[in-house]
Amino acid sequence: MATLKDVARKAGVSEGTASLVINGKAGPKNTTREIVLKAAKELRYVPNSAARNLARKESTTVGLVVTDIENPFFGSITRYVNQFLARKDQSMVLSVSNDDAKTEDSIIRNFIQQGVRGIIVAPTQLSRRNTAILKDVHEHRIPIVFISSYYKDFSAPRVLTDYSQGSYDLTNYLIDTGHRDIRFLVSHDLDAPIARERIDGFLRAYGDHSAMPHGRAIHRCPHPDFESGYREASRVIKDGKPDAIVTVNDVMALGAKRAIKESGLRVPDDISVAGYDDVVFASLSEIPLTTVRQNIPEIARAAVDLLFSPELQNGVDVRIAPELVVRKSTKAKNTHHSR
Amino acid sequence: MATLKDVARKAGVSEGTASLVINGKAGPKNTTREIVLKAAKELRYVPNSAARNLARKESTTVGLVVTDIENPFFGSITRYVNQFLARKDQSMVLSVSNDDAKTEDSIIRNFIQQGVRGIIVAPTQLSRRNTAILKDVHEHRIPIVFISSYYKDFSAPRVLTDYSQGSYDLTNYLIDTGHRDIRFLVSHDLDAPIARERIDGFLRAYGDHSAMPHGRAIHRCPHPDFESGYREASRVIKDGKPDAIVTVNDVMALGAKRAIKESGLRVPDDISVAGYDDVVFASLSEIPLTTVRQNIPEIARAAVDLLFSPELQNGVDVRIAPELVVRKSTKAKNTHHSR
DNA sequence: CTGTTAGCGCGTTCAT
DNA sequence: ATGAACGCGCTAACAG
Repeated sequence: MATLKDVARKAGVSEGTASLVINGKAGPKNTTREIVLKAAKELRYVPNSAARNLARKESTTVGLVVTDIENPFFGSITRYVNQFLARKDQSMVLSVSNDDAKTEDSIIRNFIQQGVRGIIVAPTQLSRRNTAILKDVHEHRIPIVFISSYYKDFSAPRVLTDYSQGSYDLTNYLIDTGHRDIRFLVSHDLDAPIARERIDGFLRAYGDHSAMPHGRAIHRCPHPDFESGYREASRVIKDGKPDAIVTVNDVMALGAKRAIKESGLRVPDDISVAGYDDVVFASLSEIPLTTVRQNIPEIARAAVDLLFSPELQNGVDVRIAPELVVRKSTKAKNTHHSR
Repeated sequence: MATLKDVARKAGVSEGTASLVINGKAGPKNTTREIVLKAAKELRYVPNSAARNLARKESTTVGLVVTDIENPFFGSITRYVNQFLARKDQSMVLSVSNDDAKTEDSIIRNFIQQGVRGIIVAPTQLSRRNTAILKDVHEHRIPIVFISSYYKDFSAPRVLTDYSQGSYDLTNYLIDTGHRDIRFLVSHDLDAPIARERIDGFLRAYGDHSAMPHGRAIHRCPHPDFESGYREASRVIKDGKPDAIVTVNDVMALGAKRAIKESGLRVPDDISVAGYDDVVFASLSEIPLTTVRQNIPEIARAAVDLLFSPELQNGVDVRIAPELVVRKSTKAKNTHHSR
């Protein structure tokens, strides 16, 4: 572990000039520049970033928090955030919160202690929570941006898919293809963006068709996961046969598919199913899933850009357009449906 | 951004004692301890870890490299590595290599420059490669451990599933249930652990049954992904109808399932299919996949333990037991099979 | 028990 | 164009 001093000594120059050439700054003439570089290479010199950060009073790592890294959606988010960060010579420290607010708190606390240059957080599926730690982040002047969701009682830049639009497009398509009784399986907290905005789009589509959704079209699930999708769909089916079941994400949709199949009904012939996200395995299953694709690379790019944007406003709300992806899990229904 | 000096001044003590109480070290008596803690809280003091690392000459972050974070297998690895690292108060910087050796090199280079305390790498699917960067890691005295695979020409501790055993168990089960012509779809580099060890188990099972595999039972695929699984399986089917197709991971198995279905044959009635890993969606699809589960939490735990083990030997090769998971994609076959 | 001092490795003024 | 000196925030060794 050679130090800058070693390099300087070996090159026969002072630490100061050695520092200049190592950082490629103007000043030293080419001849000495070569000498220093040669010495550095021979000594296998690698700058100590702790010392560098301390002296420069800046850091080159940003923190990313996600709720569930085993979900390919967040895997994809992570991949692209990492990629765009790398282009700015920034490292990425990752921590997973398991969708728990307390854990999220302590992760963020660690981030600010580590002196990260910025924080990107995909928050828990709650609409609001204790924001003390987030205020700490502000006080420490460290930029933060939310992706995929946000807290209603804390103002910070965020980049999300236009969830409402996505649900609108999907619902529109379903109504146009003869579906009338469409059930929507959402998360528990109806005020969380993952639910609220999607429900808005859902209802808007019905409104535009001068139609009314089923009286109990919105079904809340304890968690937005496979198990919940399976259970709630089972319950729905037991009480009747809707034209379609749509969910707030793809894994829930897979759960619904399973429930329908086990009940003896078929997808899409008896009941159409659609999800949200377009995670990899959505297209891989035997009955490829109709879904709403989120443009993850764009989301990641916008988030990183926002983090490094100096005129980063508190109220920025970037929306990325979704894309309806029609596959095999939905199918046109006759209009004379059962009621 | 209050500093230790500020806290000391406000508490009316020296920097030295302030440091002691902040770090919970013995010395200061309880009364002064409280005073300092109170001052720290009021100033919202947060230690600067760059300065701390510099002074202590140590770091509290370890680097993790994976090839593909969108694959739930690595998502799971990441989750548990992060979890076990957190218990040791270590942060995790993550980078994804996209299964490219050059990228992997530069990631590791960044890690050593960052002064990480250790490195865990899930390497590319190659059996060997230029190991210069890995030697640099050794020279910098930073511990490194490989998971899920390794390079044959570089000696370092590693923790892997007992791949051979897993394939052996699976093949055994298939032969016992009447399968004779089993095809094995593997990666391109037959010497890579992902292929070599699994093939060994495959052949060993045949040997123990005094049986012979099909003359061209081993099929190499350009990449171990869905597309390759699909294509190679299609080719296999066109040349005849084997009893089963097994692959080195689950996504390839899904590709094979798709190919079989498109050819008009049925899984498992006509051809059994089995994968490896037991990623989440393996059990979620309409025909739940028979597979070999890797004990990921154990792998992660062993890897970080190894990283922090002082007597970490160069040749350590930790093997975690796999578990055969029989589901619906395999089914007993009649022994009078077609040839 | 507590204060003082000397670095950790590097960036950055200032002179020269 | 280059060198000397100081400081970043904190820890550690030594006095007292």
